[in-house]
Amino acid sequence: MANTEKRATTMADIARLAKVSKPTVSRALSNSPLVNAKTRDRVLSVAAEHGYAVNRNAQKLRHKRTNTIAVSMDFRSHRENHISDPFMFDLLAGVSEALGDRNQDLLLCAPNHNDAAAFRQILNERGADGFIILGQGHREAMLKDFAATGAPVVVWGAAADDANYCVIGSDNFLGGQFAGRYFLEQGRRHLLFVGDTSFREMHQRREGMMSVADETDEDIRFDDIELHGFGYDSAYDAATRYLDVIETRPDAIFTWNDTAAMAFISAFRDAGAEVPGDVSVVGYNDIPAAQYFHPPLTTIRQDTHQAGRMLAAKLMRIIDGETPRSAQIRTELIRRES
Amino acid sequence: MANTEKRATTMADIARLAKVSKPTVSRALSNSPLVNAKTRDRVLSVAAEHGYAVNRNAQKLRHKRTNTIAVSMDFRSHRENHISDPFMFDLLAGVSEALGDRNQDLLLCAPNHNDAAAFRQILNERGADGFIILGQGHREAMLKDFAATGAPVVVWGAAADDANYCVIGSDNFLGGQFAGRYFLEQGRRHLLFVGDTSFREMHQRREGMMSVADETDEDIRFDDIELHGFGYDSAYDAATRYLDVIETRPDAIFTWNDTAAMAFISAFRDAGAEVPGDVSVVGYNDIPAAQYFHPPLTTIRQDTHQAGRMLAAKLMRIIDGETPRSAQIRTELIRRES
DNA sequence: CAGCATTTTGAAATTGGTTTCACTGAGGGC
DNA sequence: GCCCTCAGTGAAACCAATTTCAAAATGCTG
Repeated sequence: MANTEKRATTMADIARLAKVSKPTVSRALSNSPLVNAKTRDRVLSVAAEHGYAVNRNAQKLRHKRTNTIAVSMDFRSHRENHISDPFMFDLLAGVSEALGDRNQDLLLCAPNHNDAAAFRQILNERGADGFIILGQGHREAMLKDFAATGAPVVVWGAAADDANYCVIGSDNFLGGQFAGRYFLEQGRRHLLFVGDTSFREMHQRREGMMSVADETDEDIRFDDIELHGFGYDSAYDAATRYLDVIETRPDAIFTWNDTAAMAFISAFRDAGAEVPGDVSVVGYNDIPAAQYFHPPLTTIRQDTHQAGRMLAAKLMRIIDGETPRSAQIRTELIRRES
Repeated sequence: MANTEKRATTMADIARLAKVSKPTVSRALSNSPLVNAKTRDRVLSVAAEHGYAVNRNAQKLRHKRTNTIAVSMDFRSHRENHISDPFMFDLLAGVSEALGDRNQDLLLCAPNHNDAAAFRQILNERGADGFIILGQGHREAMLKDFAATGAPVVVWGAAADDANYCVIGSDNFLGGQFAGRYFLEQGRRHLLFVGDTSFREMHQRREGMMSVADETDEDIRFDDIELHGFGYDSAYDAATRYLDVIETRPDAIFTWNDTAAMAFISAFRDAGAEVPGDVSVVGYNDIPAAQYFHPPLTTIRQDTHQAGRMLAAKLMRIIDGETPRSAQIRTELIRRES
């Protein structure tokens, strides 16, 4: 009834109806002390009666703050690479919640081009206050350029020592240590890391695992598989190729994510190895499928709630002109049966 | 250099620098034929040189079209219910791609209140042209109210006969038929449906499965488990409680999603039943984990690309004043080993 | 009741674009 | 040389809010 699709009611309409001026309506709606309480109540009731809602575009235009945060997520590469790990989506959920709590709009972007100019343009055009980038990937140089333009940006990933932007990520080194100690505890001596260490996160995880060699007198052997490709199938293939080549099998495997862990368990089992009898396996992320895999997967869990909150909080501080430090979120070993 | 965070360059700046007026810049940027080619090129080069990007908020304010689509996704209930099925996220990816291709901004919303007024307010305030709602749930009445306000809206779910809004969904009935026929083909006679049929989608899936009884002369027995809760654990619990109570076990199980299928397989196996020897199981959605579960899961796949495109396309038509019909996307039986 | 401070209000300017409309000047026909 | 057309351009209005600033209304003091 109130708005018959004809034209949205504007502040001027409310002003006319409440027999006041536009500024008074504006002040009443924003609870300004400059307006008389009785006037404010009248205006508010008229506004409510007509189902009035401010036009945020006009508001954003006038204010310099837009209360909109752009979030970039590379759906396309997820699909093309058949990434089956839902961790990134959990992260998005965490960010969505955190931004919602802070009353920020979330503009979801899937950039077509991976250069700083394209990101800058999104920020300028869409009029977002800042950018949350989920997944650093191999884009460190680009992100450096982007941050150098003064864009408020926070990245999920792993921080380089010379990063000029704020990075939030898992404590990858500690995660690797958890895996390494878990193996040592069970008397394992031949540890295999599976992942693409050209990604900083993966590199840190491997370093963490290898660091536990210092904590024992035993001789520990370390192997690597440089995994390219992200899906279950490419991990399974890598595992079978590896099994064909090696002479002695590892007795412990730490993979960069849970999907790869499952693929390796399957491949090793198909090759006659028992898990966890012959070989122990630790994944990363604790995706839902991990707990009902056979055997239930031992893995490293990250707190995506905390991650979302931290990404949002740091970005807000950057927008306010501060320069918060990069940080890592809680990381935890989930002991199951692999 | 160009923008030193001092103040974004505006169209007026470009106009001054290119020694033309604002309208000419505006026309040059939108490739209007009303501007001389030489002038246009000059303006464009000046704009490029200064890294100018239009302020979309100002643009949206002036145009009545905002080129922004609000997408609602209930992350909160996903988390609270420990929903481990990534299908909804695939759907979001599909929608994101489709909207990106159409040059629409995607505003991701997680509404706190589930009433039509709250949705209407999001639309008015955020200045979105329309709403894509992922997951109808039990909100049919609310959505009816919302659509009745004239809001352009498209819903992922299952259409009621009297729905006044456009619904895109899986062909649930056909999916159910696929499952039913798969069971019959294998000589199964005692079919169990697992799902919460208070959701229209689930109800249709069960109806589809039961409809195949007409296609055979054999006597088919149908059972139901009214599953409440969405996660793996609640499905596993429901399965064990069911196994405790029944006297004869079903030889075929059709579950509303893959996660529940895996839970039922585990529970039945833990109770001594072989899959697929004693009991055949069909899931729904074909999540990535389905193919590397043991045994690999037979399931119903939906085309999320197509779903995203269709949601976007129908919404555009609604915004343009048409009233497209509800529709169902392709559905396919993926035969694996369960 | 004048004089002054304080509260409350509204006219007008502002935000960064787009659109309308009127104007200029070049080119063509007679 | 005159009139007409039309491509090209810019001044001003407009979109829906907020903010500035000045004025009006009110309250208070002496």
